[in-house]
This record gives sequence, structure tokens and C-alpha cells, in this order.
Amino acid sequence: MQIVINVEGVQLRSKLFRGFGDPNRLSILYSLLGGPLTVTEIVSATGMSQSNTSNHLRCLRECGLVAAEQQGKYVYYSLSDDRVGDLLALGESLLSDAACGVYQCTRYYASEE
Amino acid sequence: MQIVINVEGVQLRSKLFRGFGDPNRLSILYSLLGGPLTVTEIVSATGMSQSNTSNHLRCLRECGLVAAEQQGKYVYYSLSDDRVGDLLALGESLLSDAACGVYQCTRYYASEE
DNA sequence: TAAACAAATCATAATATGATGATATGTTAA
DNA sequence: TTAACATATCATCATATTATGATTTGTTTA
Repeated sequence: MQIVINVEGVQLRSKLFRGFGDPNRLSILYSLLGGPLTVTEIVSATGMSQSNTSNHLRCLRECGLVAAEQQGKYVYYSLSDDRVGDLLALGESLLSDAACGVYQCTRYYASEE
Repeated sequence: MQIVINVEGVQLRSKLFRGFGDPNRLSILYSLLGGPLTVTEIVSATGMSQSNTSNHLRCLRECGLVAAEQQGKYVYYSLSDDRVGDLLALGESLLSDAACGVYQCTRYYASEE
């Protein structure tokens, strides 16, 4: 099997995964697994600042991972597709496997010394 | 459904996805879908420099997404787990859905103006 | 052991990303 | 229309990430 994807295609795909690749965005996605939440609810669920939450929500929204719907003075956010949850679950599965070395990876967010 | 994950757990999970979140690393992973390759083969398959390839391979290796095996003067790299390919496939599925807005996302690797 | 090739590492510079505080916009209800 | 609250945006700074060229380490074969 040989799969060839052009440069543009790879960038597109990496953008999708990068949506999941930040702790704060991932916190937001996890918080939405239970159903739609307002921004204020996401703020209190994640402990992030309002501004930071809004910035990351924009990223997630632009990348199509979450959907926003205004209701009165609230904006409800939700996962845009079941497969977003599926991807999270598959990540869980990979991580829970002892063979996966992510625990030892010190490349990101880890004190190197 | 309510899922609570501590800060450490979220960082761990985001590290996993960040492995997929770079165009060059993703190119490497795609090149390995067809089976194990040596570093030199990956270099020519992806067009990346040897040094850059090696750097990203280290990242992927430390995060447990690929496995390395020395054979003579070559080091063969391969996907460490079928679920790595599954994750790529799930990403494909999400992307192929018109509802997904990744195409419009200009946050990364896109000329804004 | 020396040459030739494969792969990894290192220091550095350029760039991308993320967090913050201040501010602006939008919505409801008094 | 004003006050109060919800959300988004902006400019800026600190930091993380990436790519590069030079160098080093490791392996095989002559």
C-alpha cells in the first residue's frame, strides 16, 4: 500500500490534528463530551481565562471541530461531529496501551531537567 | 456523561495528538503506512532534509508513534501500532466530510492576506 | 584501520504559538 | 436608553517549535 498526499493535503491534515494538540483546546473538547456548554460554563469547567477560552474556541470553530449557536445572550458550543469524540477515544486507547511511550516523551510541556 | 481529566492527563493526551499535528511528522507517518522504511528512504519519500527528518523521527519515537530497529547500517522505522493508522484514517474521514471547516481554517500555515 | 555511507546530535536563528489585559461588540431586561 | 452581563477581538510579550548547517557517532566493507 502506498499513499501519496500532496503538500497541501498534508498541511490540511496536520491542521486538523493540531486542533487536538494543545492542552487547553483538548480540555475544551473533553468538557463538551457531555453536551453543549456556554462559554461561561466552559470557562468555569476548564479554569481558563475568558479571553483565552474565546481564542481557543475560535480556533476550534474555524477548524470545524466545534459548532457554535447563539441562544439569547449565551453562545452554546458543542462538538461538531461524533467523530471528534471518536478521535478522542482512539487517543485514549492508544495512550492506555503500555507500549505507547508518550509518558516518557519530554518534548512538550515537560521539565527537561 | 461527564469526563474529568486532571491537568497532567490533558497534557499527556495533547502530546499524543501533537505528534500528528505537524506537516512533516504527518508526512513521515503517511510514508510508513506502506510498511517499514529506512531513514534514507523516508528522506527521499518526504523530501525533507536528513537532519530535519531525524529530528522529527526522534519526536515520533519518543512519543511512541513509531518504532525503530537497527539492521546493519540502516535503521528501519515503522508505525508502532495499528491504531496510529486508525487515527490517520479517522482524520481522513473527518476531513472528507464537507461539514468540517478545516479547509477554511487559516490559523496555521496559511497566508492570511 | 581507513573509507564510505547511514543516522543522530548540537547550536543557532527564524518563526509560530499561546496567554494576558484592555477594550469592543452584542444581548437582554429594567 | 442605560445597566449588566456574555462573548469576541486586539496588541503585545513571552515562550515553544521548527529548520538549517556543521559535526559527531555508528556500521560495514575493503
